[in-house]
Amino acid sequence: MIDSRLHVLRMLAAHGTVTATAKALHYTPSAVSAQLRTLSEDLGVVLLAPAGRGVRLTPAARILLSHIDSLFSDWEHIRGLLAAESGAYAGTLRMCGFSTAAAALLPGVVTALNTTRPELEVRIIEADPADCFAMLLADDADVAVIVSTRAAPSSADARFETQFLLDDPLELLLPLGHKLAGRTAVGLQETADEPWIVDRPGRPHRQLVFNSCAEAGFTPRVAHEAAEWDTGAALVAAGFGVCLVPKLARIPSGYPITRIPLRGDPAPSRHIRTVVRRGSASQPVIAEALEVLKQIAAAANPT
Amino acid sequence: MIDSRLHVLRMLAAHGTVTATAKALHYTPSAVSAQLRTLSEDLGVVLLAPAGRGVRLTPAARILLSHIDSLFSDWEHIRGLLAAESGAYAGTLRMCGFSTAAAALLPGVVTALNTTRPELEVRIIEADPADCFAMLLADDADVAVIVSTRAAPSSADARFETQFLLDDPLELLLPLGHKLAGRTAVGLQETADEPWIVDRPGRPHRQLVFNSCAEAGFTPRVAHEAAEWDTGAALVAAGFGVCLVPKLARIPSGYPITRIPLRGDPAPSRHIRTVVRRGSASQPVIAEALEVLKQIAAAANPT
DNA sequence: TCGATCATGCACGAAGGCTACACGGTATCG
DNA sequence: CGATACCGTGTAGCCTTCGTGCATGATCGA
Repeated sequence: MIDSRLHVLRMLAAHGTVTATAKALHYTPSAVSAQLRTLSEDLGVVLLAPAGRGVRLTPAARILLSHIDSLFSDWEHIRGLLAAESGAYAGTLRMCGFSTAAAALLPGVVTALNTTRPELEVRIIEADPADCFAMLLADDADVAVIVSTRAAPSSADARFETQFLLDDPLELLLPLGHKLAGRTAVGLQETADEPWIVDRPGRPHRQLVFNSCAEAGFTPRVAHEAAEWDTGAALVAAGFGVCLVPKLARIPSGYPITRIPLRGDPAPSRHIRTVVRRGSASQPVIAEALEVLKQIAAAANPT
Repeated sequence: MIDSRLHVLRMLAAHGTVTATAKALHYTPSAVSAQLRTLSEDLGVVLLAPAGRGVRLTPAARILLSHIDSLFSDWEHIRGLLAAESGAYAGTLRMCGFSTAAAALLPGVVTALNTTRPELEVRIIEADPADCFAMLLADDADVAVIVSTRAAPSSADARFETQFLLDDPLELLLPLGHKLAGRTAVGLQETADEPWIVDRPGRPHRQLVFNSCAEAGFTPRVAHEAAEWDTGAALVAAGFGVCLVPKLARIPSGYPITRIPLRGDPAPSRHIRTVVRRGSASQPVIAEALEVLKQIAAAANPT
């Protein structure tokens, strides 16, 4: 209901280039370019300036952007009030989350909502946290479950509303014959000399492991890089090193490995949060999904 | 930039019928009907219900209406910030006001702005207060000068922003030979037995005269009805009665009549106010017009 | 220097929106 | 109680709008 061209501008600010914005919105670059041009003309303000082979937002565009977020969130809120009044529980709810969430938390929400709200169609979309934010903005998803990181624009962003869901403690993955394999709990600093298997550079889980180790007073020596828990488990089983896996993550059985909880106060863990578009929590469907999600998180709480 | 269908709904709430809304928006009833239908479908909410040969707003529509005013005013505000940043003093400014204002106040604004802002085109539109509000809503005007009455939706309306401009004291119009004609000031109650010439029923000035007389403790005996000051002056000159004219109003010369100020604390007067769309005062053009208007009002202040 | 990437303009086709007209229903007046 | 005027809403047709596909100019990296 808010002029879609304002939304396009917002997406441009988030993605940087016209082409990336077009891809996120399922448009062609021509369409995005044309929309921004007409918007600029209608407003009588120059919004874009060429910068290299891309574009740069003008100060006027920054001013505009700094104010329209509240416009969008207000509208989401109004929509929610309307939906609440008319008791509309029909339609489609789209939930996106990173792999573990999509596997461990979201299915429970789907089954729960399927029984209480049979007319509601609930979809799960597995996506990395960064993609989750983009999907929320693009209205390709309504609820996101993400791992809280410094990179994520989670707190105090006028576009999103985020809520703590649960702490997923990290556990040490060891080969069965390892000297620490028999312990009931391990301090992370005891592994300072181990070779490590971590995620690829730039990926969130690698950040998390490095941060945890830094807090324990050492920098992990990277031996191998694995993107999937399965790969990491195989490398650990082969004796190539150790790695950290969240308790919620399921590891394939059959490997000669063991999972040892970590000591610490607070124990190293990843913080899982829910994210929705600001204002959209007033939609009954979304509110109920968040509620169910909290219950499931509490039930499955591994701490 | 806000979905025009929301504006259509707002106009429907203001005008009551689809046909009147269409006329105000320069549309056909079919267009208005179709817009409201698609809006209702997009929102998944029933907005209208047949009522007699017209329509009635549903509670959901009321809820919607109670919230979108702030949406529109926020957008007006943002537009103003943008215009202020880009220093855009080009374009067209449309000012509407009732007859006296259009004749006594607005021309000064036009000449003043023409010199300070040569690129700005300023238009004057004479319209009754009720039409002024409709024109503001329909974006047929940017600034309105109205007489404050009880009927006008002036104060605390989320759609408008209003500001006191000046008090225009009422004066008694008498034929030259009248017993009160020599006085320098008259109390309104001294005219309780006179035959009166007033505006037609329902018109704002009639309300004003009746209210002033009521405050003075009597109800005027209506002898004749005149819509224009000129007509009233002619009837007074003919000895058919007395009438009240605001000091700002110009009366054609040549009539054997005299104008006597009224005593009283506060002296009977009409309250002239400026009205703009809420949030639009942040547009530099409109802000400057209001400022100039205030100066002109102070200079021409008849009190 | 060559290739890749980015933004933008233009012609074309599709979709949405408004108008004009007709129709069914309802209040008002004689 | 009947005629009339008015209101809202459908439908056909037209026009504007908008997105696509392709081509062009410009810029950065190798």
